[in-house]
Amino acid sequence: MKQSTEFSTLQEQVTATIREAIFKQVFKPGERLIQDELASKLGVSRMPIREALRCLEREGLVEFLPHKGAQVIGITKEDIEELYYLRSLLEGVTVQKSMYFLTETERTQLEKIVEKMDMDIADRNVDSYVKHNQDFHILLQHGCSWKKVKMLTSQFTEGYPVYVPSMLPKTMTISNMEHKAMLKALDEKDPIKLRQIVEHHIIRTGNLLAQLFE
Amino acid sequence: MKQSTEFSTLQEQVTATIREAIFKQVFKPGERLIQDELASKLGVSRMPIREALRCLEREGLVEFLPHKGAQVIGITKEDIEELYYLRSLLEGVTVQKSMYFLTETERTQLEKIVEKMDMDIADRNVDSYVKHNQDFHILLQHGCSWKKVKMLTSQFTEGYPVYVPSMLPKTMTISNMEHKAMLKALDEKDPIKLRQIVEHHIIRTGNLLAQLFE
DNA sequence: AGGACAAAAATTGGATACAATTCAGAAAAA
DNA sequence: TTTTTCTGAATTGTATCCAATTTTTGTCCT
Repeated sequence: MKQSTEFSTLQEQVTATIREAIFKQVFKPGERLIQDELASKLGVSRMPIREALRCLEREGLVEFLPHKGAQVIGITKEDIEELYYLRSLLEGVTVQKSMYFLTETERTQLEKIVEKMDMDIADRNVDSYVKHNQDFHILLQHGCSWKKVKMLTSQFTEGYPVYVPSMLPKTMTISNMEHKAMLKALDEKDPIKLRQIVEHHIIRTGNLLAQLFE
Repeated sequence: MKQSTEFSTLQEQVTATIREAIFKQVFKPGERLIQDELASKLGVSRMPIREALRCLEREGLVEFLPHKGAQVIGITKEDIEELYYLRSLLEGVTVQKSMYFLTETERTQLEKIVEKMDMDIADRNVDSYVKHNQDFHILLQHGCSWKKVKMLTSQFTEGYPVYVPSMLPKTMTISNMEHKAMLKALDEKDPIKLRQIVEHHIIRTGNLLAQLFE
């Protein structure tokens, strides 16, 4: 496996590689991941493979069975519903706690991102929109000092294919309207309202994804 | 390291051992966990140690820094507050989803556990109470088909010292009264009410623990 | 045929030894 | 005193081996 400057340890590269393979259905749900196979296929030894599988287990992408090794988890419609419901709960409380500690700089930056997303919609640039959308959500949570909940949220967003081909132009418009509603709640210094909008925003996205899932 | 029938792999034993050592402050917050040291101390090789540390990382007890290894995470008062708030959210939604799928057998079993806890209170048997309390909470969640949220909840309860010397007799009495209120909500088939009671129950416990924490 | 059961192969869990890499601090040079 | 270099400790990764367990295969019996 070639060295890259992006990851500081081989294990991280291996993790990223296997994760992508799972997303791209190279490894199908239920399939067993044989350590020796992966090791020789990626040209590394079994040690980084095993650590990588442990990391993927934490992300919920694989499952370890004692003496049987790692298996790819299948994602069902119910999993999507659960995932987005949990994300709405977690991200909701995060932004509520974050609000009061957001600086004025961050406020104006959030507005800029929303404007950029409006441009992305006009340009039909889905990739750029998704990227800006992530930036927006992360920045909105920046004021929250709780670490565990932020870690969980980021795991949920990283650990699953956010970039499914679902972000249609119409969806993006509604989505960005909700982003603007969040900024309004921020102006009004109403953390409960902010939380509710965020919760609804995420659940709505989840339902959309779940619908698409069959 | 002696073999035990409780764990099917050595890695699980090692995980449990290190976890307990962290709880008992044998390894203090911020302390680096040197793999070779642990390996020779426990009489095992590095491989199960590293996997164990990955598991503990997932539980939030240690932190990995690239090329620096694992460090014990320090637990602050704010961490306790966060932990129990999140647990209340997660366990709340779990029991709400669980309720309708609980069998009559499980209902009566829950009642029995509550009775046992009443006896534990009378006997001043804290250890037995804590055990029964865990059983109660797990059983109450049994009907929920969502897996991830249950995994998270169990991680939160396992990953932190539930058995701190805080379960005083008076606390236990209040706690078990709330358990009875949960059964009542179950009788009334009111999932929202059940959820609220559970949420309040956990947050109250968390506040108690947080108070004790300095 | 078709199922139960035992042998064989594959795979994981784990041990050991060794090489490579990184990081931090001490020592040496400017 | 400041900068550079060296060095040692620790992590990270490789290669190889072994035991225990699971899965597969193949055979035997009804």
